[in-house]
Amino acid sequence: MGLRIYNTLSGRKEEFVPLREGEVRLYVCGVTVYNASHVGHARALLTFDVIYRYLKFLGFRVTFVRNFTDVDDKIIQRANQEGSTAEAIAKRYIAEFRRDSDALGLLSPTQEPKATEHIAEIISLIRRLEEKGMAYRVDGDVYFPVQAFPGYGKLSRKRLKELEAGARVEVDARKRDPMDFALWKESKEGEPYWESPWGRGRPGWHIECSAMSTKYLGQPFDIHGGGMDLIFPHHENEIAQSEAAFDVPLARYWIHNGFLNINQEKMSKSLGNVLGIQEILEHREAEALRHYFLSSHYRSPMDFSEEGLEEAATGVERIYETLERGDSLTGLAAASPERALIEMFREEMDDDFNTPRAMALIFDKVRSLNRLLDEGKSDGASSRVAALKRMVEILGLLQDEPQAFFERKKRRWLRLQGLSPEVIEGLVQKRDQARREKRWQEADKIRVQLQEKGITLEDTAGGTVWRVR
RNA sequence: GGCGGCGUACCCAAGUGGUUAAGGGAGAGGUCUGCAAAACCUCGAUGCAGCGGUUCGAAUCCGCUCGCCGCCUCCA
Repeated sequence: MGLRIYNTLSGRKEEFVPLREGEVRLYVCGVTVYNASHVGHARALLTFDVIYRYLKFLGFRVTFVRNFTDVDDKIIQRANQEGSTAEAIAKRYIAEFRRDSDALGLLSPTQEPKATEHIAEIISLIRRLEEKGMAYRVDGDVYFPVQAFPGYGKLSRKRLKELEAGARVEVDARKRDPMDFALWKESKEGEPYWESPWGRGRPGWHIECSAMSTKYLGQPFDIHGGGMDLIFPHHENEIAQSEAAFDVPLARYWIHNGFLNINQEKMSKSLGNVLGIQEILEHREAEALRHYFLSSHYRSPMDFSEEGLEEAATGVERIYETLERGDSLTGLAAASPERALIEMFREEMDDDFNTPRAMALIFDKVRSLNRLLDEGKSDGASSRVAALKRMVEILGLLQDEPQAFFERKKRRWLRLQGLSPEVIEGLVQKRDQARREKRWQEADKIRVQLQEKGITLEDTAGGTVWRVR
């Protein structure tokens, strides 16, 4: 059985069949660049990074598009606060985003289009809607009439009447229906604008994704993704616009990742618990964060905690230590991965990207490989090491060779503690000397001293190695 | 009010009808070690919020109860 994906549109797991054989077209809603990215973004980003990697592993030629929303109310507001321009704000946070995604070890999408670079496409899409009677003007604004689109609510399973009953937003009397949303907004004094058939203005939030996904992927395309919160209204509105314009479905499968809370609370500015990606990566390996997210299913809501992240870090190190042992015993000679193991991995991942099960399998194999290595049976080990590496790699957890991973970790720890490797090495040698002379008390004293600095010693057959815990 | 989700061992977390309920972390005991560390071995829920029901058989399906949460408004 092949890949099965939970489709928000149907509410069920469905067999994945690409629209064009051997090819997958994937669109994921990116970020609005008005602020630094936080852990919640990281979860969404990592979810789709793993999906992207896995689809590629399956042999699909994947076109992955993830946009930047670089013009909207929040960006403009921020610019006004800082006496800057929307353009400058967007530019700054796009640069920060790129730094974060590199630090997280994300693969680059095929395309990263920006809304402001697709104004022509947006305008022509709105005109098309106008021609079909699926847009109406109110002064300099253009709205989409939701009542005119029969399928409105099909993604979020909402009925218009119920939405309106629950609507607590102020009703704009100029709109035909309170749920109608802006395709184009007239710009006010001091706001960025583009010339258009409706005067000077800027695009509404939803239309950019419709315009850009169609441009780069066509319509329909295979998979549209994003955070759970985007189901309504963003994705619902995208569907309405795009399908009203072209009379074919927008996307075949809709994938949404679950939300992340922090210490049981929703992340929000007012609670002051917004945790930036950079804050975490300052003291943790990106692989730890990735493993943390991978240890629960992408659709489950998750609660972020420092303890949880620490546990995940421990797990990642366990994997890397095993791989390091594997390398040293079998050499780096590339054996072909043991097929049966890859098959097992594939079965787990094929079930709606079940990464918790995939991780369970990996830990199972880590244990059995360690046993094999303990017994000194290196003959059958190399293909297992290779398989383990492959699995970990597909999940994006193996970003470096194991040795490089530990070096990176050591360097950062020493920097944060203000220690130099020379001092550590000196103490290790001093202890070795004491050990050779069987002055155990002195040796143990040094070890305790190092332990207090967060450094653990391992006396192995090949000499003493030190690790950062 | 409408729609949806969740409650599995000390903690995290898979599993949605059928062998002994994955895996990780923490913990306990052991092997190894001068002692450690790492690794390995062993142990750990007779039970899956509670109560009923369906079934030859349920954590898994149905009903009720309790508790928690999300969305319906910008939000990954």
